[in-house]
Amino acid sequence: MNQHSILKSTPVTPGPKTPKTRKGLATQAKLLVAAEAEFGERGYHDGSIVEITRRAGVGLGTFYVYFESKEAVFRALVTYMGHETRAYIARQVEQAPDRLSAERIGMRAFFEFARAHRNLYKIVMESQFVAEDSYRAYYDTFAEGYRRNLQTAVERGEIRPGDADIRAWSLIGLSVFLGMRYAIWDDQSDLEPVVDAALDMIERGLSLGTKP
Amino acid sequence: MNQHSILKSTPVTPGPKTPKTRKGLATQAKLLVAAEAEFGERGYHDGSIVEITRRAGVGLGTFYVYFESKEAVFRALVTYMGHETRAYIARQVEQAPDRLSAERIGMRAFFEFARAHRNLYKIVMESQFVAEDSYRAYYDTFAEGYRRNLQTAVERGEIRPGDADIRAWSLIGLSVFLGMRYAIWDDQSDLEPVVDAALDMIERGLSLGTKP
Amino acid sequence: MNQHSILKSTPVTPGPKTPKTRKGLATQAKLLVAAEAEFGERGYHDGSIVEITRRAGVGLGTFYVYFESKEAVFRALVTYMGHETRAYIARQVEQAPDRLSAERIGMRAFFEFARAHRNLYKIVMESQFVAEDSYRAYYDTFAEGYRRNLQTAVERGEIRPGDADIRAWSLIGLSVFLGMRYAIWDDQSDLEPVVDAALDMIERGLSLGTKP
Amino acid sequence: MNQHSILKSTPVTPGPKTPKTRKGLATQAKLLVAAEAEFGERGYHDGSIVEITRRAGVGLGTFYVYFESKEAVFRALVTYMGHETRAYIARQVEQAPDRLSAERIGMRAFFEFARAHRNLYKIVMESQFVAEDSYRAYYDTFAEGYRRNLQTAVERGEIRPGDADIRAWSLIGLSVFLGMRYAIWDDQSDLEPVVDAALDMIERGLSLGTKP
DNA sequence: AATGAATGAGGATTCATTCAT
DNA sequence: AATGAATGAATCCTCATTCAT
Repeated sequence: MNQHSILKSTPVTPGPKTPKTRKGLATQAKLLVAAEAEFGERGYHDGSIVEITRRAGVGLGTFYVYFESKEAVFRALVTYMGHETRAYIARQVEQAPDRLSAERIGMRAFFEFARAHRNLYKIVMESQFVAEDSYRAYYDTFAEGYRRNLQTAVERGEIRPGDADIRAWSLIGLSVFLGMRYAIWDDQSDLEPVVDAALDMIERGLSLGTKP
Repeated sequence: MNQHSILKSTPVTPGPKTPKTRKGLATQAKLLVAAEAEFGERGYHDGSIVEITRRAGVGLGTFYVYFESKEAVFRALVTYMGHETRAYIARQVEQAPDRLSAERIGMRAFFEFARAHRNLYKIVMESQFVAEDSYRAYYDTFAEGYRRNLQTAVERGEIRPGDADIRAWSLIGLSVFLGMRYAIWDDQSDLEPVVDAALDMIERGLSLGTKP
Repeated sequence: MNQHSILKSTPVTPGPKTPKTRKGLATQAKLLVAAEAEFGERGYHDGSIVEITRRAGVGLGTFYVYFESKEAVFRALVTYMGHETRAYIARQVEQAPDRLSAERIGMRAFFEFARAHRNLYKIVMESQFVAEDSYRAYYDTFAEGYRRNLQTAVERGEIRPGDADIRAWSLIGLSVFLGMRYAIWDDQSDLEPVVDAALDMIERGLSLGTKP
Repeated sequence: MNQHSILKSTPVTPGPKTPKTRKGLATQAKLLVAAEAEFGERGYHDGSIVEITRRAGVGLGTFYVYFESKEAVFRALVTYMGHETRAYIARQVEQAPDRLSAERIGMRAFFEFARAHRNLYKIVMESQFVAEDSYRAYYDTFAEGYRRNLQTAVERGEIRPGDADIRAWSLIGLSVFLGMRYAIWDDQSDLEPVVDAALDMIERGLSLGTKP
């Protein structure tokens, strides 16, 4: 509610019905923001178009000037959120000296982002039941990037060899659940210890070190 | 579709309205099986009560003899599935000599179970949007058991010390996503390499070992 | 409004959703009668389902227990009306000694029927724009019967040879338009002179007879 | 689709809002042509104004510069079509030596015209449910002309005496249905045999001739 | 003259739930 | 215990029309 929408400051994804004027573009953006809030708070099925338009401060019919259907906004939202999440994390990770540092920074960034955009979290999860292809695309894209990074790290000798794909999905799942548990459900807790503990495991695993 | 329901052979969860006769119990069980299939295939919102009764081969009104509401069956299903999943895994893991072996066997068991009961997977995930408390309870219970096991293992010196809770949620998330990706989406793939790769990471992490 | 519905006394066409009880059958019949009135008075597009159920004295939802959709009742209505119209005319014509007498009796019967069931007239005409196949079927069936009768009459030497199909469609068109003009638009006029004049033309044509 | 619109080359009916410039007149004409196509193909209710403007290649708002409402274009179309149809037939019939020849030529002309302008056919029929007065006016005008011709023919002793009005409506109905059946539905069939058979009946009726 | 953004009344349809039998 | 007829709240979506530019 009082969270900053991830959409406010950014130009809007074109969506199916492209507006022809500057004003139209603004209206579409307002609707997308409203939809994010509505679906985030009430979920897809309980969320209603009238309420979206009320939030956006426009007439009901206006919605259909900019989106084909309820599902269409939802999909647009998921796609858009994928872009934003990846972009945010990428920006944070940019300067990381190596893969393991990148993992740490990336996870921290992900948690921050998730906590700052709860609605996003819910919407992406729910997309699994509303627009499965969008959901898969969301994580496939994520995993693909991850995979490439791990691959490169292996090649550079930064980490041990191993199937990059499986590792990527593992790390995504791990982050998603930790995020859900500690960033969303426990919305006050300090996330740093979580990152530390997770990274410890990611880096060294559970086995007893072969200490000297 | 041609999968064995996890419900068929087992006595039915008492649900809100307890049947008094043997026949009543059987009818309730049929309804639960039907609900699992219906919700699994069509999802909670698209799934319909009439269809559940049709699948169960009973009249529409009969449903309300055994369940308070649509949500009630759904909850009953989630709860029941929690029991079954944990029971199955526990049975498999029983003989494991140590924690890391237990992890391996447990993950394998989880994948098998998930693949054999896809509907379960979907239903549990969707419960997040239908009955959030059931969803949380499902994973909380899971995590609690996990936590205890990890705790014990640390105490026994089988694994390195570390926050058992965070580790538990990490491992759950990791398993859930790997299960989704390799057991559900890729429904033909061999799961053994996935277990191997995942366990390798869980055991030793990503860092370059200081091998001799 | 105050006209006798053609449906009241007759068992109802099964329609897509067959009721299972006697009571259900009665409700379906009430709905069909109500639909006839509603569509007849307001036309297909302005006619509304709520209004149909109001007329039938049942709840809105009840409509969908017995009919798939608005279009479905409409189709059922057209089909049913075809049966009724043909049955009525056939009954009147039964005793006619020859084809030309049959034509006269049939046309008279048709006019009477049309005037007694204005709604029918409108509904059948409108079906052309709502369910074209029903419309075609309506007239095709009519024409087919007509064609056979004319054919037989030719074979018996009762009338001059000539293409039975074209004649059938001619006579149908002629009757439909005369019915519209004199039985429906002019709802008070005496129809006998119309029948006479039309039959005179059908029997002898326009040419000057080679009378003595 | 690939038929020549009956509107293209002719000055446009004044319609409710008369354009003042040459350019305006052209735009209005484009809209009328587009409306003919749209209503002809999709029918009045499914036809939409946006689509009409799209076909006409103008902006949505432009429509309301030239027509009061959806119904207004439709009426304009019906009226206009009445003029055109009658004009076309009149032109063909002009040289006919007597009434019966005129009938033959007129019917042939009507069929040709109908086949060349299917949309017209549909639109006129549908006007019955959209603008009943336009529909009645259409046929009343037609019938009135017909009536006069038949009257004159009787007076001239070209045909047998008989009620001209009833005959007029009979012949219209007959032509309309034959046109529908053979010129529109069967859009490939040769129309000459139809004209022949119909005229045979119109001229000589069905009775056995009292040949010498 | 031309445009397209904005609007909201209106209606079909769905389906969980109740209840009399 | 079992049934299925009846219900109406709830919502998505369409599209003719208006109007500021």
